[in-house]
Amino acid sequence: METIERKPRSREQARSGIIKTAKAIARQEGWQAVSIRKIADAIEYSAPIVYEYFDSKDILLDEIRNEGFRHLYQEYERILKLYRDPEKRLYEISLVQWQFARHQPEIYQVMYNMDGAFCTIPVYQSETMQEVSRLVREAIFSFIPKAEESIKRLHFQWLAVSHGTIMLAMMLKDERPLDQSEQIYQETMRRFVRELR
Amino acid sequence: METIERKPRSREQARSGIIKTAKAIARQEGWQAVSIRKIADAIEYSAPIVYEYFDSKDILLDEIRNEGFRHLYQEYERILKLYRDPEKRLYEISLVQWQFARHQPEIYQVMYNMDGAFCTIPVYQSETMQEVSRLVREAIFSFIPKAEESIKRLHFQWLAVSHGTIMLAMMLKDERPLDQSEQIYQETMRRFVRELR
DNA sequence: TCAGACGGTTTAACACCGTTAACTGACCAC
DNA sequence: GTGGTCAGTTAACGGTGTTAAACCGTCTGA
Repeated sequence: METIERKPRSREQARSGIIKTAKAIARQEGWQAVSIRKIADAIEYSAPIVYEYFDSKDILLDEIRNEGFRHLYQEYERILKLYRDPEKRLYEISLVQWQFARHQPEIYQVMYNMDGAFCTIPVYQSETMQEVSRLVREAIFSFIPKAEESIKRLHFQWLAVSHGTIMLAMMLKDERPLDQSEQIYQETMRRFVRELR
Repeated sequence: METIERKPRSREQARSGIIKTAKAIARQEGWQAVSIRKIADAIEYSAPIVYEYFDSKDILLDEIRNEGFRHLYQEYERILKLYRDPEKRLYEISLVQWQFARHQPEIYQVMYNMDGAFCTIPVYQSETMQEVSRLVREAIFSFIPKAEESIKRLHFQWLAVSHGTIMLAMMLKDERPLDQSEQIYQETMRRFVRELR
């Protein structure tokens, strides 16, 4: 771990420095290697300082998770503005989900408690996660306007298929190259979207 | 934790006592609460004794995982003997997967590193897991005889949909009752199987 | 100038973790 | 009796999340 910043100026900078460091360690060594002391070392402080910014490790993880959902929200919003065709919309949203998991695996892992990342705060209690869900449900609704419960079911199925495939692809990435899994993912999501018609 | 057995007779009994205890703690308090010392306390031994039977916690988890896959293998085999219709076969296998996750969640969790369970040994290196995969691929092959790679892809998709739905159902079980999710699961798997035709 | 307060930071500690080395005590063969 | 083996223990190492106590420099009021 290199020094992210020796002695940060503002409080906000220190906060984001901690987050940045946690993600960097997770990316290189896996979430199970992320410890408060290691983070503190990297930002050149002692461990208790971290608790000035985050009440617990759990809350730090939750923050990173929410950061991930906020990022996803913005990306989804961009897609919804870009395309009008509902089929295209949902498919592109699916692709964004893949790209996100691929390029920022350490965030994706903590969002869904994968690969040693473990945040005890239930993900469905996250405000940002709910907002992302709402956005996807709107996209589905604009596709097939049904009752709320039906939309919820479809959203559940979409997330199960999308996240299920991503998770399995990550799990078997040493067995089956990710580029190959991506092809399967695209095919799967294309079919899912098509069958909504 | 109650005493499983005070002073076991055979070596094999002690071994399975450790496994049984680990699962019991996991079921009640979650995998993140399972520690070598806690297991040792429950079987009324000191911690190092556990290492007489398992070289590491990782290997203990791997053993439980393999036990799960062996159980699944037997269930799948039973289904294959029971039914001849390929469509029925794959659907019933899917249902078994759900039932297993539902009734033995602590084993299912360790098989796929969910909910705080974390075994660093890659699951795809497990002999038993490969055998289960082979069985399911055979079931798919008897359905649509294609080239090996195609079958592998279909198996990948089947596992992604099945496990993805199960995992999401478990994740959201406080939001959406499992009985309700089971309905969605059945519908999803029925459709998956139907579309193989 | 000195006392005191305060904010930022560190040290030390607690109770836990996985893991291993060293030790203890009972039994058995010679 | 003496030596050896074996089951089981205690104690320790380095790590974890977390918190209380202490430290230390600066700034303020008298």
